[in-house]
Amino acid sequence: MSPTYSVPVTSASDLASFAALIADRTRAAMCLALLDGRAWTAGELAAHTGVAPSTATGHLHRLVTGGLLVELRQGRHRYVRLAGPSVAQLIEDMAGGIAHRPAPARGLRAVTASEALRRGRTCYDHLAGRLGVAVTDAMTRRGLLDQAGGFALTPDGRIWLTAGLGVEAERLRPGRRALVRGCLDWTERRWHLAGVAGAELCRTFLANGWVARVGTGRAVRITPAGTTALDALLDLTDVD
Amino acid sequence: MSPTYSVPVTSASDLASFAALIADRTRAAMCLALLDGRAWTAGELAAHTGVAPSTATGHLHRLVTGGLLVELRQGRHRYVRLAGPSVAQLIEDMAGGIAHRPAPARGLRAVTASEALRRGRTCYDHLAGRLGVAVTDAMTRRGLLDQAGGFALTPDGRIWLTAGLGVEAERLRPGRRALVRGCLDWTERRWHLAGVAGAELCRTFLANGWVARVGTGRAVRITPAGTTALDALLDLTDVD
DNA sequence: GGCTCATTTCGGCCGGCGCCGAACGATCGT
DNA sequence: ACGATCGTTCGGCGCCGGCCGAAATGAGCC
Repeated sequence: MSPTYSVPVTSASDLASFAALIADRTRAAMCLALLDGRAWTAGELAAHTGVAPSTATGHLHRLVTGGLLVELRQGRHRYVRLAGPSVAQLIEDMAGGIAHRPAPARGLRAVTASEALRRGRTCYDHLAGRLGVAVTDAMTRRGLLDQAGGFALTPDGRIWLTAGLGVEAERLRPGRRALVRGCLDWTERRWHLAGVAGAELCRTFLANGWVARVGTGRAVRITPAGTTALDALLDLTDVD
Repeated sequence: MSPTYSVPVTSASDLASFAALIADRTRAAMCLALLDGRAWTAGELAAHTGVAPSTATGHLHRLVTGGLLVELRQGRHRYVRLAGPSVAQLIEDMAGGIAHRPAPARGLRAVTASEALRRGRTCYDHLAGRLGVAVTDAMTRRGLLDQAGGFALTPDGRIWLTAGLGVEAERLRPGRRALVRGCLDWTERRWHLAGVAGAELCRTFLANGWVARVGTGRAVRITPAGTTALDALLDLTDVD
């Protein structure tokens, strides 16, 4: 069967040594920082976690060897990023707690869009925060997404993504990664769209200039162009 | 929002200390053993993991305090089991490696049912092994399950579960737990049905005497009654 | 070449924790 | 009431591994 698993865990000791990668405060902080989906240098991570550069080196070595991170050397810098969406997903699952799929669409009562969109950010490669939740909810209201019993893309949703948003149909074929997947944002305590569709949506929003990154972190803000686009595509009015 | 998360993790040290619960060979072995969904006594787990009873006591205390396990004291016995399906799911995710949703239904080519059903077992609260995979595949072939881009129950599938199998419709309402969910069995390297529907299906099969537990472990075998039932319900013929 | 800066390697320190055995407590069966 | 069984508490041992600082490496930049 396909390639080989990045982290093929079967025995108890394999499972233990895998968990041990996260079971350190400093390494956990590194993983959480890397959830922004971008590549950090070793020095940045050392400063961010408050340890000496030499200590960070050791941690990064373990994380790369363990398959959680991949590295990219450029000149005198060593960039690391999460090895892939599935790693990000797993860390999210662990960080978000044990609760999978809580009360899904219940109480989906519309918060006003202006309030809902005020704080947005990216979560690995998809939209999160109030923005992510608002978009997810709007898609559900429009019948593009089905939240009853796990996330699923409706036929209308597929059309909306391709014809409406311009996502290539090829990218929405089933593959290693789930087409749609819920991701629990633990600041909002609400589900938002992840998976391939979530990533494509985020990519498109950024590419079209509908949302723009704020500063160097994970935060994003909605642009004027984004306001009109969201209105046209999702009836999300009264946007901040 | 609802109760409170069993393991509300937000900071790096919370994440680390949570992962540390699994990051020990003995505790990992305990969790894997408990994946059968049943309650074990402290002594059984001590013997199974090969440590002294006193050592097992310490580990179990940590796992219970950490929210991974719940305990049930009966007389001089202390039974522990996984705290819930979401805990089981998370351990599965970690144990199965990082790869979520690999090539889903691809190569769903029918292995003969007799071969497919030879080795069955339960995985927490649903069917796994060749039996679980065979049932999942058969359901997919019949259009009861949609494996394109994540698992989803089709309208036909819902009817099949309720009218055909006698599962109460009430139980299939969206709740905290996903209605359907794929679970990767790492011996078969194939996806099989988990989530509420998977648990209900397994429960019904056991209740109807279609499968029976073998010995004291996770293994199950199909009964003669099960053979006819699977033929009638899923066209799964040539059963072992 | 010489300087700077990001990163790495090496030693050594120290705390945490997994392990056991022995003694104690609690419960069941007779 | 009595031994047998299951579980827990307590001390003590030993090792793994995270931390740092100092020195070494290697890539850019004059």
